[in-house]
Amino acid sequence: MAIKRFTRQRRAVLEVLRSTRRHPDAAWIYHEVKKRVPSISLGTVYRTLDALVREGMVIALHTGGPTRYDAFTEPHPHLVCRRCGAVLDLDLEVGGLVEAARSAHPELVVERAWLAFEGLCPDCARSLES
Amino acid sequence: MAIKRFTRQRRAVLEVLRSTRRHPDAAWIYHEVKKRVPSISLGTVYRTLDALVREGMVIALHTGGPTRYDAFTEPHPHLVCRRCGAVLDLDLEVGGLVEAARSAHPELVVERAWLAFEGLCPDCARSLES
DNA sequence: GTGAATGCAAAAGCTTTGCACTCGA
DNA sequence: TCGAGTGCAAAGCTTTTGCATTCAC
Repeated sequence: MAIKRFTRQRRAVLEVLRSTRRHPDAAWIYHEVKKRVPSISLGTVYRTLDALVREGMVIALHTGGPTRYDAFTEPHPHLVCRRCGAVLDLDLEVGGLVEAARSAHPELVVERAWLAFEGLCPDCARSLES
Repeated sequence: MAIKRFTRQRRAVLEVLRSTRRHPDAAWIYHEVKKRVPSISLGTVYRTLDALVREGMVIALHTGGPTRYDAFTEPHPHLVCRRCGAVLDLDLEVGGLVEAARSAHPELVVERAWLAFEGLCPDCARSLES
């Protein structure tokens, strides 16, 4: 269903998500939102995230562990650290991917591209260097 | 740990995975492998897939649902159908992504690129066309 | 023979869901 | 008012794990 009411809970989830660039999962969001709306339940956090994703106000990232959420919806690549699991935004222009896929595969409907890199974040790169 | 013994179970998992291009999940692989090795358990399938991924003989795809596996390990883009969940290989050359990410972010260790598209597979595109 | 790998089953996440209650429009 | 949204708790699903047993080397 589409969002009909902007409740305290939903506003708080969206604000928490917009206030961070760490691509948190539902548990972290729950923990943060509870500071502002102590009565909120984890189920509501999940239902809210679901609704926000369906509305296109938030994107969901599937990296292997729990689903992570991002209120920054412009397509942009990520780096997933294979050591600590951190997700970082990359400053990298990669246009034309959807168009390229469309012309290579006219039989498909291509709507969106997801580009992620696997590697090490600066902290883990530092602590692993020999 | 590295793989030390190539048991019937592991051989069967690898062969099943190499025989299909459907990017199956652990449950499907279990079901197929059980036809050849009826005693196999789901836990062994998971442990085997884990080991094969660590060995680099198989890749794991995180698409939102259960993890899917692919014995075709050359980097190649996928299309994930948002309607039926199918995962298709795309015939699309996308080189230089890792290099581009490295030069944009020298502070990171970039090891691998994952490119996926979201959209509709041919069947779903057909059945949804107006 | 020996310990890596297995089978079984229990447990551990993460996420969804049913239901009665609440409250925003 | 009144039904969309919530809180709670139970359930669902995928995946992991402990332990005794088996079997590949």
